[in-house]
Amino acid sequence: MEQGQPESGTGTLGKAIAVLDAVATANRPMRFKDLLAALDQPRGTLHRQISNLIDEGLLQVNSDHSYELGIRLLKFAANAWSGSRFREIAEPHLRALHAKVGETIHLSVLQGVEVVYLDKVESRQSVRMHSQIGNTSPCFCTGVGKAAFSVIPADEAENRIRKIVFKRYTEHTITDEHAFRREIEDIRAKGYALDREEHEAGIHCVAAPVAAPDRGFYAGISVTAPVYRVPMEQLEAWAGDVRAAADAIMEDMNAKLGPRG
Amino acid sequence: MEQGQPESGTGTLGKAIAVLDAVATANRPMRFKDLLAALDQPRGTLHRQISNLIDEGLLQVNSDHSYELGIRLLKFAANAWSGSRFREIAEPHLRALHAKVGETIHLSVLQGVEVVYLDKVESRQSVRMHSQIGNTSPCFCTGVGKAAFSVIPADEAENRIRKIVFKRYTEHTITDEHAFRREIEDIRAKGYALDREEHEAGIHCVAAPVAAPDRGFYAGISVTAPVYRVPMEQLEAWAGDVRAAADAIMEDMNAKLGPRG
DNA sequence: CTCCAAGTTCCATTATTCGGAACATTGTTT
DNA sequence: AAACAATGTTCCGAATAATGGAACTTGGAG
Repeated sequence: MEQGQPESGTGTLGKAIAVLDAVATANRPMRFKDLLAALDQPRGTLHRQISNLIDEGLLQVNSDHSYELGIRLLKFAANAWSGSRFREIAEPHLRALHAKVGETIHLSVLQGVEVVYLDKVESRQSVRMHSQIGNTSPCFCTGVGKAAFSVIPADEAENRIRKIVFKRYTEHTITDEHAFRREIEDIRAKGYALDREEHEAGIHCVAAPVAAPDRGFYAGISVTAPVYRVPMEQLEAWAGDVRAAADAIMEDMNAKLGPRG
Repeated sequence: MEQGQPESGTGTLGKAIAVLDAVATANRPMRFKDLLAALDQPRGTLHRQISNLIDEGLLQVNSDHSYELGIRLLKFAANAWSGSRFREIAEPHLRALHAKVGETIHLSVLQGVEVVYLDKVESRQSVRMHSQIGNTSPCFCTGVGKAAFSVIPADEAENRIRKIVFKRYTEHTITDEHAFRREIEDIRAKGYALDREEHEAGIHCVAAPVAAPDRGFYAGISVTAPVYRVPMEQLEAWAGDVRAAADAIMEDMNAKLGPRG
C-alpha cells in the first residue's frame, strides 16, 4: 500500500472521487459538458461514473442539469470530524494557545497541495462557525500550508511541488517555484512560518508544523490576525508559543497514539 | 439511471462506500476484523478496498490498526453544505419560523432510512454548533424522519420500511412495524408529525414534510423543545406554522429550481 | 419547424476487481 | 523464550465490472 500522496484518479474509485473533486473545486455550477472538459474522459464513461455517484447519494443533479455534492457526504464528514483523534488531542492545546495570545487559532491538515481547516478557536463565535471547517486553501500561500510543507521529506516534497499552481491572491503571494523552495528552506531553519498577507490582504499569521512523517501526516497550527491590529513584530514574538503548542500536540500524539504515531 | 434508494453495495463504488459507512456507523473504533465481520467480504477483497480508500484520503489508519474517516471528506462536505441549493432556499424560512415560535428549528433530509441534519436555527449558538450538522438519526423515531416518510410513494416506502431496524431509544419509541405504518398513515392524513419523546427522553417536536417525490427527494423541518418548558398542546398549536413554512419552502423550490423540482 | 448541441444508452472489448490460499506479523500463553 | 493463535497482508488465475466508440434521444435557440 502506497502511503504517499494519493495518485489522484487511479483505479475505479479514484476516478469516481476525481469527479466529486471536480464538482467541489469548481465554484460555479458544473454541468455535464463542464465535467467532460474538466476530467477528459469519454462521454459514456463519465456518464456512468456520474450515475453511480448519484445512486450512492454522493452527487445530486438539479433540474437544470447542474450537479452538486450529495448530502450523504455530510454524514461522513460529521463522523470524520468528531472521530478525528488528532483533532481531539489538539483541541486543548489550541485553547491554551488562544488563551495566551487572544487571537484566532487554526488547525489544518495538508491534503495533497491544499490545507483543510480542521478546527478553529476564536474569541467571538462569529457567524456560521462551521462554514469554515472543511474549507480548503492552497498550501503555498498560507502559514499552516508552508509550515506543514517544511517538514515533508525532500523527495515527497518534490512530488507535491510539481502539482502546485502558483496563483496570485495578493501582491505578496509567492508565485515563483524557486522563491517557494527558498521560503520552505527558510521555514525549516527557523521552525515557524509567516504568512505576510500572501493569501488575503490585511490578514497575516504565524504558524508551526505538527507532523508524523512516518505516517505521511502533515499538519500545522497558526495564530491569525488582522494587520491593522497586530503588527508583524508581535506575530514573530508569538512564534515561540506557537511552536511550543505544536510540539506539545506532537508529544501528546506520541503518548496517546503510540510512539510510532 | 435508477433514481430510487441507493442499492447499497452495488458496483465497485458502492462497496467502497459501504466500507466508509461501516466505519461511520459504528461508534467504536473499527479494526480490520471488525470490518470483515460487518461487511462480510473475503479478506483479500476487503483489504484491497481499504487500501484504495486510504490512498484516496477517504480513510485513515491509526497505529493501533483502527480506522477513522479521512479528512478529505471534510472538504467535500463543506462544499456539499454550502453548495446545497435546498439549504440555501430553506434558510430564510427557517429563520422566520424561529422568529415566530422561539424554539430550535431543524432542517433534515431523508437518506435511506436515516435523516441527516442539514441546518439548525436556535437562539443561543450553543457549544460547537457544527457538531450537529451532518449528524444522522433514525427515520422512525424522529419528527422530520416520520414527516418525510409520510410523503414517500407507497412502493418506495415499502422498500425502505423493510430496511428499518426498530431499535428502542426511549419508552415511547415505536418499535413495531405495524404501529409505524399506522403512524405514517396518521401523519399523512394530518399533514404533520409529532415526536413524543421517541428518540430522546424529555425532548419532543412537531415536524412537516418538504419533498419533491419526482426527484426522489424527501426532507422535513421541525420545531424541537424540551418537555419541561413547552407542552405538547403548544407544539400542536404550532403545527400549522410548521406546515406553512414547509409549504413556503416547496413553493420557493419550484420557483427557483424549475417547476419539476 | 429545423437544426445543433447536450445528454443518454448500448454492447463487444478490455482492464480491474475478485477471492481463495499462502505468507507475514503481532501479541498471548505456557 | 519458544510455540501458538489471531490478526493483518500479499499474490495471481478466474470472474466480473468498467471502458469507450458510436448510435440514439432530448431540448433549447433561431
